[in-house]
Amino acid sequence: MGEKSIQKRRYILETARRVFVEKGFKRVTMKDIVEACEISRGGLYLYFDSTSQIFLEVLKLESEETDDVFSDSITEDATAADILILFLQEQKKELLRKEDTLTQAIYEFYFENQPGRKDNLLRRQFDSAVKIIERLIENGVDNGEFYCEDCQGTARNIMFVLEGLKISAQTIGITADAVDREIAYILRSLDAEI
Amino acid sequence: MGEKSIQKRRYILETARRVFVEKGFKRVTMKDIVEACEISRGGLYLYFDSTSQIFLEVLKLESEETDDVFSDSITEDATAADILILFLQEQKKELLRKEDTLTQAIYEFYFENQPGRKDNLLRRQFDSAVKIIERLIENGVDNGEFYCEDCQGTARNIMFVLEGLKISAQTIGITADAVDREIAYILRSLDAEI
Amino acid sequence: MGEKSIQKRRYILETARRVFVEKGFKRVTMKDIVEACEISRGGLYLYFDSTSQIFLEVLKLESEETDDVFSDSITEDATAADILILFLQEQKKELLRKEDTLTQAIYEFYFENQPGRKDNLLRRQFDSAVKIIERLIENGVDNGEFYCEDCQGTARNIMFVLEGLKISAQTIGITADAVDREIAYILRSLDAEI
Amino acid sequence: MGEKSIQKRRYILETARRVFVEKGFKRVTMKDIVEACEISRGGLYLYFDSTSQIFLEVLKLESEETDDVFSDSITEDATAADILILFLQEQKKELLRKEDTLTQAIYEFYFENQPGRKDNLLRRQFDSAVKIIERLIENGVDNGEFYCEDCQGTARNIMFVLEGLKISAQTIGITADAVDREIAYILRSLDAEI
DNA sequence: CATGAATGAGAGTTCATTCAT
DNA sequence: GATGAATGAACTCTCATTCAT
Repeated sequence: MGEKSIQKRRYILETARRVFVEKGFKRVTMKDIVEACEISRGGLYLYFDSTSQIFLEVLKLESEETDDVFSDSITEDATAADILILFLQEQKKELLRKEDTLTQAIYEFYFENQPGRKDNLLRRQFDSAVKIIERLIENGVDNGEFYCEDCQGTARNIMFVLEGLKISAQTIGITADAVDREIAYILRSLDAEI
Repeated sequence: MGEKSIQKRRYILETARRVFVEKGFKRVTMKDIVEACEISRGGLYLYFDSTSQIFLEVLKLESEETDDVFSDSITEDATAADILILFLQEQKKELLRKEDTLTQAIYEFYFENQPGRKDNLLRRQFDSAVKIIERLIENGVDNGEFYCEDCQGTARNIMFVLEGLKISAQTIGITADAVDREIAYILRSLDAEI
Repeated sequence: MGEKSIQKRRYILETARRVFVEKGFKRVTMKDIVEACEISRGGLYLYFDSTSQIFLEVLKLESEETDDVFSDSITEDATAADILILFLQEQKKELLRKEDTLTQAIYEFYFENQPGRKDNLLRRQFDSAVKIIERLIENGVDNGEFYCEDCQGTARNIMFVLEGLKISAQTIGITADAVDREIAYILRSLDAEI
Repeated sequence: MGEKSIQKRRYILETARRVFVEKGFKRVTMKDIVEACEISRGGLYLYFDSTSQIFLEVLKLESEETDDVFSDSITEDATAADILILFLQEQKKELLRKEDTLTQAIYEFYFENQPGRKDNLLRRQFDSAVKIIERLIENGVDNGEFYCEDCQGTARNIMFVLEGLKISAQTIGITADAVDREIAYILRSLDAEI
C-alpha cells in the first residue's frame, strides 16, 4: 500500500468518525460510510472489511491523538490541584458536547465486542487514567494541597463518577450545573480550595 | 380490549423482556419477538407497532414491579446504615448479573430515544433514587450512624458511582472485588462502620 | 404450511426445474428463480434457502415421477429383449434431448456436492438401474433370447456406456446415429436379434 | 511479444492450471488466478481476457504435452494386448486421481462452451483415441491375441465405457475395484488373457 | 509492460409491514 | 381478533474490468 492509500485510509477513518459521532455504532452501515466518503461500494472494502474494524481503527487514531491531552495540560508551574481541575473541566466539556462525541458509539461497540477482555482498549484507558489521577492526588497530598487517606480509592471513585456522568449525559441528559456540582463535590472531598 | 387481550399483551411483554435481556435493544427485531412468542407476524402488530413501543411498555411493567424493592428492604427496626448497605448489595448483585439484565438494552434504547427529556423514565428513577438515599443518609446522620456535610451531594455522588459501575460492568467488565471496593469507599466516606 | 403453500412450493420447483434445464446448476442464482417464478425476492426465501436446496428438491420430484418409467414400459407379454430395447430407446431419446434435460445441471451439482457419498441419489439410481438390467438380462438368458456369461458385468457395462454417451452428448456432442451404433453394439454383444 | 512475455504467459497458464484442478472451471475467477500468480489484476488482462480463454490455452498446452503418452508406452516388442492394458491402467490411474485432475474443469467448461462443434478439442481427442484403439485391436486380431468382429465398434465401446467411468468418478464416486472390474470385462470380451 | 486503486453491477439475505382470508 | 404469505427496501460482499501512473 503506497503513500496515497495511507492518506485515503486516513480520509476514510476521519469521515467514518463523523458518521459514528452522528449515528453511534450500531446504526452505521458500510453503505453509510461509503456515502459519507463519496467513494464506491467496493472501494471501501479495499481498505476495511467491516464497521467493527473501521471503528476499532478510528479508536486507535483517536487514542493516538488524545494520549497527550493530559500532558498538554501540565505546565511547568502548575500545581496538582490546577491540573486536576483542568482535567475535570476537560471532561466536563467532553460530557456536555453530547452530540459531538464518540462516547455513545464507543459504548455501543463495547456492548457487543469483547467486554471484559484484558486487552480491551477502553479498560486500558480507564486503568491508566486511574493511575494518573492517583499520582496527581499523591502529589497534591505531598504539597499539602489535598487531604486524602486512600489516594487510589479516591482516584477510582473519581473515575467511576466521571463514567456515571458520561453515561448519564447520553441517557438521562445532564446539565452543566449538574456536572459542576459533581466536580465541586469531588474537590471538596479532597479538601481542596476550589 | 377484552380480558383475553390484556393477558396476551402481558404475555408478549414478558416474553419480549427475555429477548431484550438476551440481545439488548437494537439487535432485537419484530421477528425475534414474534418467534419468541410463537405468535403470528401480523398478530404482534395487533398489539404493538415497533420494538421501541414494546420496550417502553416492558420498562413500564418493570418499574411497576420493582418500585417496591426499596420499601421491601425496610423493616421496622432496620437502621439507615443497614438499609443503605442492603441497597448497595442489591445493586452489586444486579451489576454482576451482567448477562441477565435489561441494563444494556436500556442504555441502547435511551441512546436513541429522547434522552434528556424531563419525562424520561430513567431520569425519574434516578432522581427518585437520589432522594431516597438522601433521606436515608439524613436519617443516619440524625442517628449518629453517619457523618456527612452535604447529604444531597453525597446521595448524588453515590448514584453516579453506581451508574459508573453499571456501565463499566457492561463495557470494560468489572469484578465483584472491584464493586466491593467502591462500596467500602462510599461507606467509609460516610464514616460508617462496615 | 397449508394446502396453498404446498402448491406454491410445487410451482416454484417446476419453474426452477425449467431454469436448471436451461442454465445448468451453477449459473442459476436465486434471482433467476425469483424472476422465472415472478415472485418477490423475499418470497422465495420463504420456501427455500439456496439453489442447492431447490435443486435437490427438484431431483426428488423428478425421481418420484420417473421411478415408474421402467415399470410403465413392462407390459404383460413383453419379452426381456423388448423391454431392454425399449429402455435403451428411452435413454436415447433422453440423450439427444440435450437442451431439454437436467443432465448437465445434475452433473454440475454433483461435482460440488457430496460426490461419492453412499446416500448420493445419483448413485442409488445408477445401482438400481444396474440391478434391473441385470435381472432383465437373466430373464432373457432363461428365455433363450440372450446369451451372456456375466450378466452383472454386462449390466454394469451397459450402464457405463450409457453414462459415457450421456456426458459425451453434453460435451463433445453426439448424433442419433452414434447412439444407435452403440445400442446395436450392446445388443449384438448379447447375441440378441435386433 | 518478447521472450520474456512468452515465459510469463506460460507461467500464468501453469499456475492457472493448478487453480482449475483445484476448483473446477466455473468457480474460478480472474481474481483467483491473479492471486495464485501473485501478479497484478491489470497484469493478467495484458495476457488474457477471461477465464475461458485461459482455460482453452491451458487445454492446448495440456494436449501438446500429453499427446505422446500413448507413443511413450509403445516399446519395440510390446504386444497389442500389452499396450491396451497399459493404456487402460493409465486411464485407471487418471480416473482415481479424482482430486488432482482437470477432468471436472473440462466437463464444466464444455458444458457451456461450444459443445458439439467439430473443432471441439475434446472431440478430436476422443476420435483420435478411438482410432488408435481400433488399430491396436486390429493388430491384436492379426496377432491372434484378440478376437473381435467389429473392431471399430469395440474401440468406440471402450471409449464410452471409459467416459462413463470418468464422469462416474466425479459424481457418484468410484472405487479401484470397480474400475478393475470394468477393465477385466472389456479385456474378456476381447478374448484376451489377462 | 505492469501496477493496483477504483468503480459499479449484481448476488445473497433479512426484515418491517401489509393484507387477504 | 389472528394468521402467515407476500412484498420490497436495504444491506453486505464480491468481482470483472478499466485506467491513471
